[in-house]
Amino acid sequence: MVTQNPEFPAENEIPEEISGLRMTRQRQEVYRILMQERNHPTANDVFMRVKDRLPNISLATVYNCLEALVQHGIIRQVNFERESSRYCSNLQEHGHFHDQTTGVIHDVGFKPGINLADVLELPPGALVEDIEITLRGKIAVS
Amino acid sequence: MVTQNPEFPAENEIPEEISGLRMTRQRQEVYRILMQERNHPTANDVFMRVKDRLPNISLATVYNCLEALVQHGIIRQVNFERESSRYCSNLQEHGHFHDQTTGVIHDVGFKPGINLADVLELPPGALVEDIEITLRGKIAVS
DNA sequence: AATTATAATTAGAATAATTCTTGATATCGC
DNA sequence: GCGATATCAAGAATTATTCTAATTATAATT
Repeated sequence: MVTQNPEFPAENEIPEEISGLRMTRQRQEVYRILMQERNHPTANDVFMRVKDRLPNISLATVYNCLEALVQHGIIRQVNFERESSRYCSNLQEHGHFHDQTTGVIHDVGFKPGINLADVLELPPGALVEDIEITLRGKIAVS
Repeated sequence: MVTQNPEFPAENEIPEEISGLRMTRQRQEVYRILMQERNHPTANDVFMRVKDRLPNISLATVYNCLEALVQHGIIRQVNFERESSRYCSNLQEHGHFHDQTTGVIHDVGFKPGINLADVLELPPGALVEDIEITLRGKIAVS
């Protein structure tokens, strides 16, 4: 019996369908890569990585897969300035800290019990459906 | 004596130089438009608007001016998803609420006394230099 | 005030990320 | 298995933005 790392699901652990989206081979592989690569890869990063397993896949298909996964709430699309979009399988509500010296992107969670309306002067009647928090800066060497 | 609306500075009120940036005619006009149009125009919006006063200006120059103004901290560049960048003369620290029904972008200030570190689980040693908060949603009709 | 140096502007070409189009394949429901 | 529908692949098209090279304007120096 082989022990499996739950972070990296094997082929057969990715279901045929997720929240109404047919999980084709291409979508499975794209999704798998996002589960493994937690460093917010771009569409092109995913493309290069997925070619190992699906040598005939096209970049357009990677874009299609990513879009389908985003649309079905299976992954998140993250934008930093005008750079290429990045993709993220962490569905917890979180922001991103972009370390400008290393280029590394860290996920940043909310402290428990925080309510946006306590922090921001929202326009009256605002119903927030989606939040995007991006921080840029450096990490002090200890 | 003519009374002036302080929100809309007249030509002679825009100085020759702002924080080390030579305020050329083109930069002045671009800046003036951003002071007037508080609805976060794109580079192209600014371009079309500025042509009234400077018919020979080119889009490249508008981009150059906007970049120079951003670099000198005179205006802010704001990105929504992968849409065209928008520009903003509100230098107060603030986020944006994007009303998805009307398309209107509302500035969203922080409530007084709020400290980011109280709200987010920042990585240890993080020195935040810049914050970007974007909210998307609807405004309930009262 | 003329001369040189530096910076800004212009027009259009180039770039890069993404989307679109079209035809080919695969999959689903019957 | 067969038609309907969805997905995929390849490359063309699009769009925002940047770059290039030539021109013009401004500043600094004589």
